[in-house]
Amino acid sequence: MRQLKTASMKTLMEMLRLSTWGRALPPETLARVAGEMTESAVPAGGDVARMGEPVTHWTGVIEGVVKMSVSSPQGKVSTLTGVIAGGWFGEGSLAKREPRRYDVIALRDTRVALMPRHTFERLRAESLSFNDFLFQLLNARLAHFISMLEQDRLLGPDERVARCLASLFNTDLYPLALSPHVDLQQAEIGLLSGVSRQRANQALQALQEAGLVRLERRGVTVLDLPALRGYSAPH
DNA sequence: CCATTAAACACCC
DNA sequence: GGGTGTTTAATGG
Repeated sequence: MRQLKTASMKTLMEMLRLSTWGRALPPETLARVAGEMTESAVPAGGDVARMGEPVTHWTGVIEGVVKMSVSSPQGKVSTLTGVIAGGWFGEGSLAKREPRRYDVIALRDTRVALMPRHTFERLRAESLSFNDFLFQLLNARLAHFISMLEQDRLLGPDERVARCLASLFNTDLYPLALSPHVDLQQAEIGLLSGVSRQRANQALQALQEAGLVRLERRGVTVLDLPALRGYSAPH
């Protein structure tokens, strides 16, 4: 993982200004925080973090997509969830001072923002709004995982893909999702939904047929988010 | 049986 | 060439 000095500060700063917690901080506090953070560029397929490593930073995705996965000793890989631009992760392991519980891998060329532990802990000690944000984030993540477990057990592939797409518009997890366009390949949507690429393609076509999304060369545009959230496949 | 998937295929920007 | 759509053979519930 290549470490960059805060040279491309502009985009990192942009991301902080757009983030829910960054907006709530006084400008001088945010400026100090930004000065303590670094940015890292990870090529597609590269590791952002590995399971078992000590957690030294809280991490935000500036650009790109990462997936969190675990693997069995036999080498089987299970994707837990993905994080798109605007999302933050690692606060749990950071707070618990435990090794990273999963692998974090870039699905494409990705840039992440890294907040050192001491900065994270200072914010927690000094800023009520930052703690409020973390509480919201943890709550949203818990709801997200419970929802995914439920979907995995109760829903078919078309519905899982629909819910997965809809979850990308969860503003607690991804405050940057302002446009209805999802910049993910069908293979990536498959990974995050837990279905194969061609099954994801089939599901997306069914959703397009139902008028909920429009398929594009690179990505999907959501036309009816509420309907996507509640989609149930005809059978 | 039926659905899913991995692999391989042909389009097409 | 990479992403998308489709077919085929194998697999498993």
